[in-house]
Amino acid sequence: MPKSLIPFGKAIRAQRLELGLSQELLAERCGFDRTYISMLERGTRNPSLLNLVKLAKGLGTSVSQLTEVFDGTRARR
Amino acid sequence: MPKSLIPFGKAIRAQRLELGLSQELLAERCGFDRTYISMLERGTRNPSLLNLVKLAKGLGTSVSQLTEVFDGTRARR
DNA sequence: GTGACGCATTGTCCGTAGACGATAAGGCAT
DNA sequence: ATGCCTTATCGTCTACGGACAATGCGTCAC
Repeated sequence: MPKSLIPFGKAIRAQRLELGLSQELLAERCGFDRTYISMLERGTRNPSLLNLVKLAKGLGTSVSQLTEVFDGTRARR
Repeated sequence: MPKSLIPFGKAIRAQRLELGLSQELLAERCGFDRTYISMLERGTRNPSLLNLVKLAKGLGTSVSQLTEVFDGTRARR
């Protein structure tokens, strides 16, 4: 569980709180389980591309904006 | 195997060809198997976020640029 | 012809993504 | 104190991601 996912999770949480949503509400907006959102925000899950799309939609943003956290970040070698 | 992955695969292929790389070369630059690149370009695989990071690195681009294909695209409902 | 490329495609394998249920614990009211 | 809301965390289960070896096909060059 590489820690590169942790700043990503924090970004998700920040976006969610900015919308005033609970994890559960966000989960149903995305079609996810609430525990899955919890894991994403803590960086313990490595989501698939299609789930990133759903997540971005649920957060009212774009995939490329969600993944901005990784730009300039060297991939794990 | 939703077809939303197909334009994404085409974008990968376009990026790879622009660099003059073979699937095999790109694969080893990313630490992937060659068949995996083949599947990605044909849209038959749904890559994880961490693999997107590796892929972007191998293609010399950013994750958010790779995922631009999905921007403005309504997620599957 | 027989090589060497590049790519597609299949099948098998293992690990994990992701759904779901349950439990626990925090805060914040009343 | 008793609720309710939110989150974390655990265990189990199935489905799929991703590695790897193998096969086939087309296209070049020799």
